[in-house]
Amino acid sequence: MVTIADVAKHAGVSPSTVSYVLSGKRSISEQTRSRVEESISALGYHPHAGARSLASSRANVIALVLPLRTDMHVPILMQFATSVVTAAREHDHDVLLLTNDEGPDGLRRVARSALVDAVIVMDIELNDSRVPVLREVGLPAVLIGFPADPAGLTCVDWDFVAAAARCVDHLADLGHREIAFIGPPSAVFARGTGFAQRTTSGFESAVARRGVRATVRPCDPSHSAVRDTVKRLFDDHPALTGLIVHNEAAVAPLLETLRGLGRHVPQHVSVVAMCPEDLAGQVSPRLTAVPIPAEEIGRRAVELLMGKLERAAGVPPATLIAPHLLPGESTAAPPA
Amino acid sequence: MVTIADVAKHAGVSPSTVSYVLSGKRSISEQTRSRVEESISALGYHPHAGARSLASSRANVIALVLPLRTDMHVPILMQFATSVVTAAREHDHDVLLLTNDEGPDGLRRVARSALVDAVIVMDIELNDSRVPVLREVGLPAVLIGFPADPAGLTCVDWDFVAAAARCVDHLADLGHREIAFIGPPSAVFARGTGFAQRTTSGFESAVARRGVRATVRPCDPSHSAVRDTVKRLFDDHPALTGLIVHNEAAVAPLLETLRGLGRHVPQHVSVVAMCPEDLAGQVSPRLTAVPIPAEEIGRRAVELLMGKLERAAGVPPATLIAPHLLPGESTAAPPA
DNA sequence: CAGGGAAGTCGAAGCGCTTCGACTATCCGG
DNA sequence: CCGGATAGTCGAAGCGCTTCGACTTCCCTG
Repeated sequence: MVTIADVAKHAGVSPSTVSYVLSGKRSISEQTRSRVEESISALGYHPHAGARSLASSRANVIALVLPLRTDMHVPILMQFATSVVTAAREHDHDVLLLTNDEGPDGLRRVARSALVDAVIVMDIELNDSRVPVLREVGLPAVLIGFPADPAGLTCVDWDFVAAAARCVDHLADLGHREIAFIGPPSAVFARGTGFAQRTTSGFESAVARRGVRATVRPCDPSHSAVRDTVKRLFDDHPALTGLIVHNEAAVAPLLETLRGLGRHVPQHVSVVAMCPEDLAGQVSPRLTAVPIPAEEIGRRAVELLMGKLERAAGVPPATLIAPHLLPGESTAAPPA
Repeated sequence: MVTIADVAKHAGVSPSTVSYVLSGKRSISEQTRSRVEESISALGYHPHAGARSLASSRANVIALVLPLRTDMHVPILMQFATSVVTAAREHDHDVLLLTNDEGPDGLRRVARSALVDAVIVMDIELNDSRVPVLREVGLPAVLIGFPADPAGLTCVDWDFVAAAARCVDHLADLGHREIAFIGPPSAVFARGTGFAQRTTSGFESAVARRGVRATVRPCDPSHSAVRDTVKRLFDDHPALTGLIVHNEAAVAPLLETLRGLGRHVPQHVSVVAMCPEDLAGQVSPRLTAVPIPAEEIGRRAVELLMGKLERAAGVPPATLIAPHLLPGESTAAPPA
């Protein structure tokens, strides 16, 4: 193994000088710096992570806690994870993967053993058991999602309220007067996931503001459940012309059902989806969507975390990522 | 921070004794052991990971390299990842997540910096650029998938040859005489992914063995591509009664297309899927499937890796996970 | 031209742990 | 009753790195 002492010898300087070249914490003459850098690449030197962590009490590793049992759409989870890894690497950090089956103890363990410097916790529930642990161990953390009491925590999430409102506005602007919201399964609401409730409330205040008649329906993603929900919706509300769907798995069955019912999109009924951009593009017709910016949320979470690690102060406690509408071919003015 | 010295003082022993209690590398009297263990939990002691790694040159961390740009089905990837994390934790190891955008250099970095002890590399291509790096740094590794030259490496994968054959046998046993194989997009073949070719060859030797007429078609997962492929298939082969699909994303469009064509499953045509178990169960009718055992592959990969870390020898170079057939409602005898 | 600060470098002291050799006590067979 | 295992414990030497204080130049300012 190549050590810092080997590099120092090779470059004719002391080990501490090599360390300062690497960290930039003291000024180094241009001449020395380049000599050291040459030695480093000549010898293929990589600092020993453990030694570094021991001496500096900084591991340069962050933990990412993924939900295991999840009602979340898996590809979104994956997008989060990869964007977190990519962003972390840009800040010279690595990512340790933690799942929830170790429970809150996993957090305690990695924090106390100094395996990681900080943590990103995904899929925060309103009453999340991991939050007290976070406060207890004092580990710098960024939460994706908001718990019931976010005091003292740093949270980031998509602005679900604004996203739902954006969907309503789009349909109302086109002239729709009666619309419906097809949401996640009722289990998601029951579990106390904040985003589902925020989406619903965003939807409801927007329809009130726009004076549009509206219905909200939770929906299981199975083909038959979607078919039942949609049929019932049209039976109860014959004047319905606009649908907002916030349930990735229900998107394809929904379109198929509408096709089966002979209701053409967008001629008879308009559909707006809150779903990943690629899903919206894959189906036919291409959906008008307010896409969930998983990549941006992951990146922002990392940046907030790096801010906490470096400056400790001045990091905003709440960050809401603004939604935007991606026009597709699934929305149009309602039939006259 | 609580150190081993604190624990030692609290228990009235030397630090080395505490270390031996923890590692079990020397015998300790029952009395001393329990006193030390009490002190550990009383103080909430967790060994410092960096110090441990420095002193023992074992980080107790393994790296998991996920494909970034991937034609793989994302939920499967996720199942792999979580099963790797779970299995690793059972062996007292953590998992560092690496994506491919850092390229082979990422492997070199984590190996040389002793950040990880070993690595699991997923989605191995026939001519994978990461394989030479693995050989170069001498990092214990388990590959999921097989490169063209697996000499000296430890690989594990599903037995795609047997899986395809199992599908053929099932249809042939039911009496089907003309079947077709709907595979991944041709891009996957072009990329040199071993599993696609092994599946095809498993299919072809099985149909030869069973004397069944057969066609192989790669297929993009888009709705229209599936429709075109299926239509063409039936035009060219009017006697076709059995379909094997090895393309997760194409499953739903395929069923919808068949429904659209008025070909009932399984009365007119039988369908067998090589796909995750949950996907097979979600669609209607429930598919007869040869499910990809992602969880088992991940677990086996970890176990092989632990074997290499502990014993260094006696680890089998190639492990093939046997397929099994999961009966559903999508297969039956062909129409008379 | 003296004095002070900045720039550049070094030596040494740890960071918290593992592990090796050494030491004592105990027990066994001849 | 003695020599030699065996069990149980300790002290000390690092593992490779960062960082602090100290030292030497050199340059600028009054």
